[in-house]
Amino acid sequence: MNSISSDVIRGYNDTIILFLLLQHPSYGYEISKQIKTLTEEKYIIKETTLYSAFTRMEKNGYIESFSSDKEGSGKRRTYYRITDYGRQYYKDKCSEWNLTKEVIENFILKEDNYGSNQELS
Amino acid sequence: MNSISSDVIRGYNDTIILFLLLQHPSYGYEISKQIKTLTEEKYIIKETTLYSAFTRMEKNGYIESFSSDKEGSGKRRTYYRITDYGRQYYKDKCSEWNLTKEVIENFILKEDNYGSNQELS
DNA sequence: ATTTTTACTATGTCAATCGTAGTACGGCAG
DNA sequence: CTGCCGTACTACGATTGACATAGTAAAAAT
Repeated sequence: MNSISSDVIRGYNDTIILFLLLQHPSYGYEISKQIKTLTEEKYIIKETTLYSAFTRMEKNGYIESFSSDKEGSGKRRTYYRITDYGRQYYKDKCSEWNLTKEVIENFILKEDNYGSNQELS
Repeated sequence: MNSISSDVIRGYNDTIILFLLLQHPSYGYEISKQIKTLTEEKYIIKETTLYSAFTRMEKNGYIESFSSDKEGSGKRRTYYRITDYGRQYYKDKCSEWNLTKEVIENFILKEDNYGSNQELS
């Protein structure tokens, strides 16, 4: 178990993607690379997960898509930009994260504490 | 969105339950109450979630069940105790949690930072 | 005596992730 | 100029954990 199981991140992939779209509009491949580098390869999102997140979030109104039709460079891509509603959702998820962290940490022992169980009411 | 969405906790219900079984063997109703009080009602586990977690974890060998057949008090209950394998699993999940926390926090902005986006490589 | 709390079981649905596969274009090396 | 690697996706089905709903039944409280 050296890398992160996906069930853990489940429910936060959307937040991760939205965070990156908050900087500037982007597309699948770039987002995927950014997650990889930002987490120092600790988390590598699966392509299918990523693209289905895009679809879901567009349907929910968190993001909007547009096509790159610049004649200049490379392949045609589908870009996404975050909406105001998406920005709000992102903020809510951040608050939720702080609450969740608090809750879960009630049940996590640090290495040091293994064996010395604390009081329970 | 005043309480915790369950998708967040998904994958950590087992860990939460195992933490409580680490103290002493217990059963559904008690576990459920303890989660409620320990989190100050911020998280209330659904009964179906709890009992299906028991079933799954027993199948996986993290816990063992036994019946209360004391003549003394109350209704007959199904108790669960954590196994050595369960203890190991719990420890692994704690490490995983610390890693996950690290990863996710790369993508969470504090209230203060909204608007002032940081540099991305 | 009846309601509430305790202590579950059964069944089926839903949603997010993931495995596998396949398509197709662009750029570069040989 | 050709084949291969990297880019940029789409399609489809399986799996899993959480949850809604419903029901059972004994014990404790009123």
